[in-house]
Amino acid sequence: MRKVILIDGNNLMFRSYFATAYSGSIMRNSKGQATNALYGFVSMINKIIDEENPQYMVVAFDIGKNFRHEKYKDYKAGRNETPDDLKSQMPIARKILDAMGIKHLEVEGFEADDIIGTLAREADLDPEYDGLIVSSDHDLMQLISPVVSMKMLKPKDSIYYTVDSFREEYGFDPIKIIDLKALMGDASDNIPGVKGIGEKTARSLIQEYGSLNGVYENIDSIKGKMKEKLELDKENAYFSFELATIYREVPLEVELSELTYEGADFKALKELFQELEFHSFLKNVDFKNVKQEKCDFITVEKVEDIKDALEFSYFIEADKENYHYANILGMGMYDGENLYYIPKELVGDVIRKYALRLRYTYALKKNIVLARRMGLDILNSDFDMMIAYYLLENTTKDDLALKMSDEGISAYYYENIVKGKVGEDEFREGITLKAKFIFDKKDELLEKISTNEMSMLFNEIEMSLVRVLAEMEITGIRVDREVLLSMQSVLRNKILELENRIYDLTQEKFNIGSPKQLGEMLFVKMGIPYPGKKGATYSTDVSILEKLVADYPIVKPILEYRTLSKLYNTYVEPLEGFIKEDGKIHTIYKQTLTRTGRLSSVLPNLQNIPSHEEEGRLIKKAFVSEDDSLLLSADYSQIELRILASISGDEVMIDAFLHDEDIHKRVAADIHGIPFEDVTKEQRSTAKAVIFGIVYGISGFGLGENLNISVKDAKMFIEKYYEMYPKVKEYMDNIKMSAYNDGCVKTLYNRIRYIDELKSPVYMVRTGGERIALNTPIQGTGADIMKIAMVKLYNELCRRNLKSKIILQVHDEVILNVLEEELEEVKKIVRASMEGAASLKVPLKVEVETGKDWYSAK
DNA sequence: TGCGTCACG
DNA sequence: ACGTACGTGACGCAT
Repeated sequence: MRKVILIDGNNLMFRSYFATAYSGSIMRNSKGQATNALYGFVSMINKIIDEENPQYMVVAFDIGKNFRHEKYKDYKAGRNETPDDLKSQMPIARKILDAMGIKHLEVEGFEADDIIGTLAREADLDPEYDGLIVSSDHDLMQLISPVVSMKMLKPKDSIYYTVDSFREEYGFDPIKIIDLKALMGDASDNIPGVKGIGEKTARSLIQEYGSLNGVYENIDSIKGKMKEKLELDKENAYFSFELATIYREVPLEVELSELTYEGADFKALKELFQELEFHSFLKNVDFKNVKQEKCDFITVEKVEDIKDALEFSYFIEADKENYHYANILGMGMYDGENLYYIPKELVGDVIRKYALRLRYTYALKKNIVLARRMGLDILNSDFDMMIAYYLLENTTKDDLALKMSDEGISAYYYENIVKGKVGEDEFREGITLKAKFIFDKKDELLEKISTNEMSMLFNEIEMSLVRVLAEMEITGIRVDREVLLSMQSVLRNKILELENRIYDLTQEKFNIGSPKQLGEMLFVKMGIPYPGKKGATYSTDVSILEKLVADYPIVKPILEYRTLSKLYNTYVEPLEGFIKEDGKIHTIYKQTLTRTGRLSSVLPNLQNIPSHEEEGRLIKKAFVSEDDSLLLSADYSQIELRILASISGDEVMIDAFLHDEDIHKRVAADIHGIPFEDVTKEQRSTAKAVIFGIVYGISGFGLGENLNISVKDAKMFIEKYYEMYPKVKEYMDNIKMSAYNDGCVKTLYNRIRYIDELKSPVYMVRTGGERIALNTPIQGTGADIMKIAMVKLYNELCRRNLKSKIILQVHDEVILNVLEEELEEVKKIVRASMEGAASLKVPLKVEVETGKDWYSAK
C-alpha cells in the first residue's frame, strides 16, 4: 500500500484563518505579519502526518486568477475578496511546506480542487495507492472512490468518509454530489442551483431519482411548486452541474509517484518558525535551540548583593492561581543591567528595602497582594505590562504571560513554570527573563499607548485602579457562616422532597440534573410534545419548560428543582469553602479579561450573586458588615441608557433624563403614542425589553422571542422606537459604518476594541460583529466611568483618613463597608465621586442604600 | 474538555 | 435559506 495524502491548501488556510479571525484580533508576530492561518495550517499538517504517517503527500493551491474555464469567469469572479491578512500568509505557507519537505502544486488556470481531482484519478487507476483527501469542501466528496477516502474537516473535529460511509449518510454514491450541488447550489462557490431548493429537498430528489437527469426525466411525477421551480431553473441546474464538476485532467508536470514525503529540513524550518514566533512548534523542531537568550543572573544570597539602582523591573512567581492563598516561589529583578534571582526566603527583605524602587512589573495587583500577605507594600509601581498589553491588544486571553512567551521567553518556560513542572535552574532563569523582558519592553509599550491617545486611560484609570482593586480584594467581605449553613440544610431538604415528587410522577429514577436524561424522560418516555423548534437534541431550558408548565404537573417541580439545586451547588455550598480564617471572602478581580473593559470576578465570582428572585436573594443575607459598620450599596441608575442618550445626542432621550423621568415609562408612552400617565405596567415592561434590545443590537426575532410576541409586532416596536428617537438610529448606523471603516470601535476614554468579525465572509459572524460595534462603546464607556468613580472614591476616602472601605464592585454598583460614625460623610463622598466621574450631556444618577447585610442594603 | 444550563449587569 | 440580543463565571454531565 502506498499511502498518499491530498490536501486542499487554500481550503485549509481559509479555514484556519477564519476559525481564529472570528473571535478577536488576529494573531501576528512582532513585526505585524498576520500568522493565525499559518498556525492552524501547520497544526493540521502536523496532525495529519502524525496520524497517517504517509509516504506520499501533496498540498494543492490555487494561484493567480484561477478559472477552470474562461466562460465561467464571471461566476467565479463573484467570490468574496480574500482579506489582505490572509493573502499575505499564502506565500509563507508554501515556504513552510518546502521546509517541511512536503510537495505543493499549483497550476495556472486551475483550482486546487482540479489538481486534487486529477491526482485522485491517477490513484484510482492504481489500486496500490491508498488515497486520503483532506478538506472541508463538500465538493471534493465527489472524488471519493474505493481507493480514495476523505477526511472532511468540521469546525471542531473531522469525519472520515469512505464510499460506504458516504452512501450510508447520503443515500447515494459520492459522484452524485455533483447532481446534488446542481440542484441546491452553493453560495460560497457562486453555483446558482435551482432557486428555492435547499439541501434537504435536493437530497431527497437525488435519493428518489438517482441523478439530475433522473429528476428531469421524471419531472412529470413531481408536483406543485417544486415542479415549477425545477422547470424554471432547468438551464441553471445543468450549468451548475458543469460548475460543480471537478476537472480531472489538469496537465501536471509531475506524477503521483514523485510526490514523496521526505521529512523536514530542520534548520530551514527552525528559521521560519522563529521568524513567525511559533514557539510551541519550535519546541518540537529542535528543543535544545529554543532558549533564545542565555542570561547570566545573580542569585541573591543576601540583600546587599543587589547593586544600588534607582528603578527595577520585577516579577514575583507564586504557586497557585488564587494568590490570596498562594505561596511565593521566587522573584526576578532587573535594573537595566544586572539581573537577579531572589529566593523565596529573601523576597520579603528585598521588597522592604526596595519598596519605592520597584517600578515595572507584570500583574501588579497580584504582586501587591502577595507582598501584603507578608505585611509589606509595593508603593511606586506605575507600569503593569499586563495592563499595557490589555489596552493595546485587547486580547481575550486572561493570562498575558502567554504573550510574554511569544516575544521573549520560550513557551517552554511559560507552560512549565506556571505548572510547577520545571527544574530549579530553569525556573530561576525563566523568572529573571520575565523581569528583563518587562524592562526591555516598557518604553515601546508606553510609546504605543501614547500614540493611541490612551495615556489617560492607562495611567489615570487602569493603573490607578490596580491599587483600588488590590485593597478591595485584601479587605474582603465578611460572611456569616451560620446563614449559609442553615440555608444549606433547608435547601437540601427541599431538593430531596422535589426529587421524590418527580420520581413519583415518572415512576422511575433518573438523573434530573442531566439535560440529556431529562429530555429523554419528558419528550420520549412520557411523550410530551416538544414545544420548541425541531432539532437534533431536545433543549430543556426554562423557556421550553415554561411553555409546558401549565399542562404537565411534572414540570413545576422540575423547574423548582433546577432553581434550588443551582442555588445550592453554585452559591450556598461553595461560598462556605471560600471563607478564610479571617471570616471573610476575598474575590479576585480580573482586570485584563473582558473585551469591553468591564471587570470580571472569580474565585469566587461575587458579581453574580442572585438578586432577581427572592429565593436566591436571601443568599445576600450571608454577606454582612463588620463590627460597628453598615454595608452601603451605591448603584448607577440607567447608566448605559444615559450613555446612549449622550453619545447619540438624541434630544428626546436627553430631555427625558434631564427631567429625571421614568425612562421605561417614557419610551412606553412614546412608542404607543399615549399619555405618560396612561402607561400600563405591561406596556412599561415591554418598553424595557425594547430598550435592552436596542442597546444589544436586537433583531425583531430576538425581541419577539424574548417577549413571546410575534416577530411582526416586535419589529413594529423597534421601528416605532427608532421613529421616536431618530438620533439613536443615526448612532447605530454611524457606529457600524465607522467600525467597518476602521476595523474597531472606541469608548469615550479611547478604550479600543478590534472587531475582526466584520471582515468575515460568514453573514452570521459579520452581523454579530455589528452588534458588538453597537454595544461595546456603550458598555465600555459605562465600565470606564465606573472605574474613574472608584478611583475618585478611593482617593477621597484615603485623603480624609476614613476607615470605611470599598469592598465589592458589580459593574454599575459598588458596595462599601462603612463605619457607623462615618456614614453621613461617606454617603456624600460616594455620591459626589460617582455622579462626578464624567460629564455627559445628561446627569449621572446614583442610588444609595444601607443595611447590616447585603440583602437589606438593596 | 465541551456542552447545556443559569446566575449576574 | 438560515439564524437570530451584549458582556461575564461556574456548575454537573457526558465524552
